[in-house]
Amino acid sequence: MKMNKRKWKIIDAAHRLFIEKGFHATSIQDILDEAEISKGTFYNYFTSKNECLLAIIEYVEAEGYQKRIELAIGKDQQDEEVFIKQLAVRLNMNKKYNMLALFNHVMQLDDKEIRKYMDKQYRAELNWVSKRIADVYTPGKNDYSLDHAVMLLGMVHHFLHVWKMGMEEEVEPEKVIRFILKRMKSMMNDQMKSGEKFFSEELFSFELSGEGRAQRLLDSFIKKIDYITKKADSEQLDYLHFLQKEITSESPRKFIIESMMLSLKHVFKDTELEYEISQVVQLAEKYIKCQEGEEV
Amino acid sequence: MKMNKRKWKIIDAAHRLFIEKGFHATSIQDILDEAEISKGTFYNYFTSKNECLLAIIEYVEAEGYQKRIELAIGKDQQDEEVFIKQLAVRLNMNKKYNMLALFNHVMQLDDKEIRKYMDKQYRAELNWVSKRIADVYTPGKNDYSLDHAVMLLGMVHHFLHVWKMGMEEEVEPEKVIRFILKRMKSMMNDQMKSGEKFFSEELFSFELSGEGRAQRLLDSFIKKIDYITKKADSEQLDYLHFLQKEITSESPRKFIIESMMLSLKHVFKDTELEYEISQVVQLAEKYIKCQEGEEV
DNA sequence: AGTATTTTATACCGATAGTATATTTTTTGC
DNA sequence: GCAAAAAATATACTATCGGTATAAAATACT
Repeated sequence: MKMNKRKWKIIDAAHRLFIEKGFHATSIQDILDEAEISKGTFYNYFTSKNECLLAIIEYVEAEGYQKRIELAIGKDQQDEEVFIKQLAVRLNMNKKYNMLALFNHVMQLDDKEIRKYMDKQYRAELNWVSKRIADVYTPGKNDYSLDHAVMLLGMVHHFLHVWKMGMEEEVEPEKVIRFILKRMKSMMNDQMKSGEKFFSEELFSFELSGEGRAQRLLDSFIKKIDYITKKADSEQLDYLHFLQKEITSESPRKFIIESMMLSLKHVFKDTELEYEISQVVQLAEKYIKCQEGEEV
Repeated sequence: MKMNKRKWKIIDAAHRLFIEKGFHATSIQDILDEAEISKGTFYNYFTSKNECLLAIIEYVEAEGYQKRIELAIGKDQQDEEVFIKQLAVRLNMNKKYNMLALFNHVMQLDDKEIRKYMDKQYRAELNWVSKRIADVYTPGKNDYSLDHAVMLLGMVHHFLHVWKMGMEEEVEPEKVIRFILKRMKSMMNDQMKSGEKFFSEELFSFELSGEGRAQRLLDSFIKKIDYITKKADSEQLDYLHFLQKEITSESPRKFIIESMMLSLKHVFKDTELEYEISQVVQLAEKYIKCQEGEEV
């Protein structure tokens, strides 16, 4: 993950300072000193301090997303060990990058954009956990999986919080996850016997399918592509234009897009735009899945 | 709850603004305009914006504390209905005063004092829930009750969050609590059979007993009394001094202190200091319990 | 009525986020 | 290798905010 050298330097410095001193206690000047850059440079890469914070969070999210995909490669969908490791990924990222401290700062921001982003992220996580619970524990059915996902995340988060608050030992997310999953098994059986359901699984389904989501994904995609095309060279531009044309066509062909994404990753490998490309690829993947869901 | 008229006006205005615009987006000037007071007056009652926020939170907490005590009067310790209603109290308060929004703002504060206060509050809630779970579901034993308390709070909080995020209907904490408690029963049975325990019940016990807690309670108590004595009349002063003398004596007599507290509540009824007195009474009650625990 | 306290109005300080710009440095294209 | 273009720097500036200080006016107390 190369990104722009200076941009990375800023993000890295800001990240350290935000965790060490807190978001509000860190002034722009602090960041400039720590990153050894000038004010102009900072505002060349970010339009505000908030956007800088958001960039940090986005980076960590993206890294976690990739790791989860890697963990699933070649493995059975029902494999509980994979699920545990995948769950742990995000929590470990939080630990590694001390994100909890940052999230708390984010939460307080009055910035609507960031709030919306965080909400969206939580919804996505819920949907993912929900789907994976159904995969592993109740294949073929997902009647209760939203309930279970909320329970799982709620318990795990609070367990980690209490652990951090009360014990000296370093937090071990996997240990917590294993313990909670054991508890959940008896609970899931019992609930299915009783037939009680709290949240209907369609609650957030508009996030998983539907025109709204597809349109939003497409918007983000086009926006990102626009940004990248400004900085890409001619060879790269060919790929980008072709991809853009295919994905916005009447009936985009999945195999072509998947091929293009592989090529894109390759062409942008070790360039400053590598990070941006990984985001575009994610968007395209999600868009395809979304469209597939509609056609079924 | 009368409090000082102007102080109340400020707290009320600030509360509305914090929820509406967010803590950081609300300037002192906004509060002054909304409450129709001058800057001098504001800083006469609060030393900072943070302290003003803390006052709002403290007020809500105190109200919840009182309501929980009232709910328990004359009822059986094992009564599940009482427990449910008591749990709902705090969540309803959060809803009523829109505290979740505030908590998020608080979380971001770099102010160490407020963070410490919020942490303490969470610990206290955990201890309370833990004790009550043992009361109701496993009388005489509390081996697993800390685990269970963390699970319960974790699930309930996330359920409420998801409900708020995803549905139009107004949130009903009691409904959530009942659903979660049902789920927990099968889980608790299962866990006790397996014998697995995550957190030891002594994790936060230093909060429930020990010299440290007693000393801290006493400190807070004396500080509050000092503050009140400055504004009390001579009759009230007699009570206060007597209480202070008794509680700091070598072996404070419980029945005397309890009697004094009843008198205090009566003497300060409908005065500006009523709110402060209720806090003192709380502190005294906790201190007595703490001392009793040591003598056993 | 006269004293003490509270409230107001207002000016001020230091720090901050963000803007603007002229100058220097680095990168890029040929 | 050199000139044009882009990026980075240094610096000065604006507006806002939290908080302090103080003198004058309003209110409360006895």
